[in-house]
Amino acid sequence: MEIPKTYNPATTEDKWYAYWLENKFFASKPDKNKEAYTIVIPPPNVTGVLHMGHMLNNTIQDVLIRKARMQGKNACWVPGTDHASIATEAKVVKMLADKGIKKKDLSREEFLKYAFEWKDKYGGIILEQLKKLGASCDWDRTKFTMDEPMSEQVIKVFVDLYRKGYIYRGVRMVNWDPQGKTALADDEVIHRETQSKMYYVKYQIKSHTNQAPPAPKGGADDIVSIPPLGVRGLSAGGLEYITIATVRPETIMGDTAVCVHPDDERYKHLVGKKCIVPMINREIPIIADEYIDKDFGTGCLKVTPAHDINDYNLGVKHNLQVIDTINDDGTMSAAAQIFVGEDRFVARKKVVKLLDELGLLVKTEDVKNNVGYSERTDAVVEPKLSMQWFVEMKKLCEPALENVMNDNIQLLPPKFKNMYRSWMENVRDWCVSRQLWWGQQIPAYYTPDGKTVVAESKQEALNILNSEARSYQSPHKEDIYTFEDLRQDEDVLDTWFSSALWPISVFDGLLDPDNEEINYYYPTNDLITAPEILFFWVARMILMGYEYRGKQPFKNVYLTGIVRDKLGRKMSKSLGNSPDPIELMQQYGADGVRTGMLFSSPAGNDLPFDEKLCEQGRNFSNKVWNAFRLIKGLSPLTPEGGTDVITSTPSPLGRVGVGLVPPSGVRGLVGELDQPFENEVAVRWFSMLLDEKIEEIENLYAQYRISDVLQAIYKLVWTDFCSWYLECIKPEYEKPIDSLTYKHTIEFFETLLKLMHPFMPFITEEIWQNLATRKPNDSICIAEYPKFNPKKGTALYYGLAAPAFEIIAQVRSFRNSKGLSPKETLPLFIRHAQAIPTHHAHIESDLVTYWGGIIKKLANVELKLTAEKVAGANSFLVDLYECYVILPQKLDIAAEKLRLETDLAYQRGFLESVMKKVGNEKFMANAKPEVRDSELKKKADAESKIKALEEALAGL
RNA sequence: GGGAUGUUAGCUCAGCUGGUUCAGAGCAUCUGCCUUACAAGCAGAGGGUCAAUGGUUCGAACCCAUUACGUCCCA
Repeated sequence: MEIPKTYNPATTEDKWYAYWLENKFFASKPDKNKEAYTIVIPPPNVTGVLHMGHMLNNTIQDVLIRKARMQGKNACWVPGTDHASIATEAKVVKMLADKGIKKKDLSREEFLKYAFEWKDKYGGIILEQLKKLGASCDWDRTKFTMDEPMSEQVIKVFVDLYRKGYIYRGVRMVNWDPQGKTALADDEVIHRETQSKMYYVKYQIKSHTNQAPPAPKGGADDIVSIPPLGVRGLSAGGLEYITIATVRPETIMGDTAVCVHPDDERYKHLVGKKCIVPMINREIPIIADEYIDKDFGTGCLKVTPAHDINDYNLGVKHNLQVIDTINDDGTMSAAAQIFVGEDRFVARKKVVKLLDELGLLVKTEDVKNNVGYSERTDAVVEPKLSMQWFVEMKKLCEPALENVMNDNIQLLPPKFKNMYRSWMENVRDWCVSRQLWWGQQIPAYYTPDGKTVVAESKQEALNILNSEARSYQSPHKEDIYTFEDLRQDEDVLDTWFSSALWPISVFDGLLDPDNEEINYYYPTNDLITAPEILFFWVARMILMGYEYRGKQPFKNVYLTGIVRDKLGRKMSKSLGNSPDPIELMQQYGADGVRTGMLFSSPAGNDLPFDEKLCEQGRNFSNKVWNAFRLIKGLSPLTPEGGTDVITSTPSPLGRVGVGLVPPSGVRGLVGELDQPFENEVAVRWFSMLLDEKIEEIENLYAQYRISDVLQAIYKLVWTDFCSWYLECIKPEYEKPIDSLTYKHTIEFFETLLKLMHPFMPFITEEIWQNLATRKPNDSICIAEYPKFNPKKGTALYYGLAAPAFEIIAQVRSFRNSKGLSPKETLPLFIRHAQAIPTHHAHIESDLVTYWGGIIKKLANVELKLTAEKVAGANSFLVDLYECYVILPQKLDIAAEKLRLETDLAYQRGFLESVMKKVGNEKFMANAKPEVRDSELKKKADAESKIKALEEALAGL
């Protein structure tokens, strides 16, 4: 049967993935005799579909885990998904809305039922897509952050942290997302420079103090309503005004002071007086504080403690009233008195119009300012005071900071340490409550008489309350509180709170902290994630890791870059600039896309993605495929010997790749050939090269230079193996190959396949299965990864490979430039340029002895040694070998002269630069001896070359 | 505004503790080839004042300073 000329991934990928799963190659169980190598997946959102970022991230994880598995480690890659409370709840709400169902008409239980249905339907998509990529996860371990045992662990930790005093409830200014109707953590707010308007508004100064309207008392809910005055009267002449500048005029109704700098001469006289809030005519004090920037705006700040964090702090300092004029949904509240129920942005327009009508709007200016947007809903974030749960971070962060700074946990690349430190040193308490239903409901219970209990269950809460009550009131033996009395906090926990436990909770390390799995797999080895969530997620995992295991959750954090399009924009759904990964894999094969992603993505660098990279990956697959075709076609038998390399015997696996069957091997051959010497040289050379490269690749892996590993493999396979080695040993058409070379070639190829496997799992499996007879249920993915053997000293033939190849290339170049066919055999003479010391007497013949056969074959020359210069020939210099090619055309003396002169000029220039050093006393005195010696050698070599070139020129 | 970090071939990037294995790789480009593994290919070739300026040094892509431009983080 024919092997197709091009590799077709479609016919192999699903087949081998199914085979891997059937044989449970990716499954891991604790095994004390084996070293564990563990990765926990950054759990993708259940709402998500696979995007290019996942592709990059998961390919890197798969490369690392597959290599570890082949190296005999107990490789465990734990997959799973994240419940992503805000994003998922938003999707479910929308889905329900499309069905005509409103969330507020549903009970919590009903809503969660819908949400789980939605999750069951769509939540697994992304994991299925990862299988297409070839991800070798242990799928039996798949976790979801809201699975019962996962949630239980979250609750347990919340209660524990509360009891340790790390969790508290308090009124805080939070970032409110009026669309998602929930508080956001600071880092869920994206600040973008936005074109805004600065409004300059006049506030009237109150001239006498006896007519102050009653100041509202208490909280925001009981603001006394003040009817707007006959506003026209205010603009009458003779009144004094103070002008403030604001970008948020709709918050004017919530103002409770105007603040100036104490040293500001313009306003000094006003401090202590009162002014009147426009439109609603409430009196507020004019205060002074050094916080004010005299040069910003008018130097007067309107203070709205309910709607700005800085104003809030001022309010606390000066004991100001707080009036919350905005509802949870972003509309104006009753406390605003005017435009009640209008959206804040509509209200802004109306306020501006009204101010203008009242003659209080002095001017407007265009300004650029930073506006916070919700990461999830993109709504403008509203600073809002509300009751939230917080985690006190300061102390928890200490080990998390220390162990990153001392490299117990290594960030790759390390440049992220700085960023990490500045964040950890200035950490703020973490707001962990979210006003949503999708997530772990906060285990806090409230009694009708205002008590709060945090407990793992309602029953536990009840027990605590009642036993406390009994101890206070000893006569009472019966329970005071009943089940019905307790009301659980409505809010759920921030999703990151559960993600923070991920490396522990996937092994059930919190409910059963001494179980075999957590003890075996934790700490995990490598975490692969994006720098954007270094703080959101990585830092929090680290601090939880130290708090609950006393150890780091992982040893290395590999930070990938952002996948960008050709224009440098981040790939995103909204921009529509991201290719569909599934389509890409159909087009180029999963292996092609995997290699494409990794060709150019050093750790921490962004990946400017171009489909061309996938094309390059696909071409590489094809190259490997064709090497396979060549090797498969090699036969160590003479055709007359009855070669039957390709038969129709069924494979023992019952899954025959492209209808091929492994050859019967090299035993019992008829008509075996002796190994020609040039094949022996090629085999020995490649064998040494392979060892060298395996070592190099191992070193690159150790530094997590994954991109460089791939490039090294690429070059080794394409250039060294295909272009040089295979061309060296390839027999003439339909001629057999000697069995020794054949055997080595198969071995080399197999080693290369193993090196490639972590990057290109599918094609390597397909070829590996067809290259030789395999045991049943065997796979390259569990084959032993190549180890490098220490070198047995430098062999002469090895060092001579480079000049030999250079000579071949030079001859080809001559041929090319003269338009000669490669089929035409040319005479080539080689002579050594230097007067040779006796112990090197054979050096020139060594090159020819070892490599002569190969030079003859690949350059198609008739090779002769010469002691004399060859007149009338084209000459070139490789190292110190003078080579002369005789071409059928007459030598073009002028061109040859020019070429030699150019070369000579370069060599003379080079010699000059070397002489500068050698002739410099300070250099000779200061430079290291090895540097000095190498310079002296360069000098000698250059002199020899110059001499040779001069002679060649003279000979023309 | 403060801090971090970067600028090397048309593109994407290597380049370790300063010294011709220091100016490199892959892709792209150009030239010639449908040569029995591969045109998704083969064989060659041409591309760079290492952002700019100044300094340290016998010697700088590399160390220092300033500037320009870019990216990221924080205010």
